[in-house]
Amino acid sequence: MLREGYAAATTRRVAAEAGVNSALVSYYFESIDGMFVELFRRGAEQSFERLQEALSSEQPLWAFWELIHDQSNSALTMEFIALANHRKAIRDEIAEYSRRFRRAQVDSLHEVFDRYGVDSAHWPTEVLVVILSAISRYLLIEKSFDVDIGHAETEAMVRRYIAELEGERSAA
Amino acid sequence: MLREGYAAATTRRVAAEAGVNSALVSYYFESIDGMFVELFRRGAEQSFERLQEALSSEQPLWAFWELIHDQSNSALTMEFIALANHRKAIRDEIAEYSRRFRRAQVDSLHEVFDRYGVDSAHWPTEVLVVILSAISRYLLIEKSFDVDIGHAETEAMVRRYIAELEGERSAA
DNA sequence: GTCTATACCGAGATAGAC
DNA sequence: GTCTATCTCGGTATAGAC
Repeated sequence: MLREGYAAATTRRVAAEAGVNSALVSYYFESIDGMFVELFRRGAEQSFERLQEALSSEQPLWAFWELIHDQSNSALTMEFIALANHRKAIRDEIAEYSRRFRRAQVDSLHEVFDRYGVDSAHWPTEVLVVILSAISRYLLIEKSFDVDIGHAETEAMVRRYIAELEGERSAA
Repeated sequence: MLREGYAAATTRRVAAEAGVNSALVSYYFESIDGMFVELFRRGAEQSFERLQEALSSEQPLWAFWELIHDQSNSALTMEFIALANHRKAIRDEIAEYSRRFRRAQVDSLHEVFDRYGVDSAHWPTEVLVVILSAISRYLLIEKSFDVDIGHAETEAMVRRYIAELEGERSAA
């Protein structure tokens, strides 16, 4: 999926890479979409754990930003979004996880922003989480196309904002 | 492409919908990727004209926001991004247009923000353009998955920001 | 549980008649 | 310029032997 796109992840090729017969894909996953759903679930569970870790770390804002702004996560996510566009089973799966992620993010960061003295009347946690997620995702997409006008300045601005609230990033 | 995704736009089906033989796709576009490139170009040219109009209108910020936050544009764009992910010819085409769009946006809006008294040292035009684009795109993607946590508040915030600079949107 | 064999389909592309 | 005919490939899926 990463190297050649989801369309290249066919029963035959997946089986070949696993060193196994292609009939087994049907045997274990029922259909190729079933395989994609399983794959997504496994990745999403892992991501969710990483999210929990980040949100409960010493510098949750920094950790959150670094997590969502990680290229290696994002490429597969994009692939799944593309795949999901026209396949209901996968779409529903992604939608459910997205809501779960957003809720966890908002719940955790609500307290964090509160502690940092952010006025939640003017800057609701939902809005801040959406904006940070949006910026991160958008920059990563553009970067994958070698388009980067305004990227450095935007990333600097985000980091400055986080640093104002949470202080400089301490060594990992 | 819109209804079933780019993968459904095959030589045979495109020809069938045009009421024509599938061999003609090769004849006119050389290959299926050639067809996608042509299609993208035609749409991009149109979009660029609309962008120019928006940026030179009475309320450029409002017009810009409404243009990029239009669902009907975005769906096809997403389809092309997915398609481009692993096809170099299309990728390069999109990348070039993206830069051209970004440059036009920044050039026009630089003067606009200046006129509105925005301090460009703190808020470079590039950053504002990237952030607005990011928010718009991200919300549209999520909406297509029926995920909308925090959307209303975020859109309200954007509109409030634009209204502060440019006044309420006047009747079209 | 894993394989072979195979059915069935439709993709992209091209040669060549008209 | 458009068609028919056809090639070649590889996709998903299933039946049934082992």
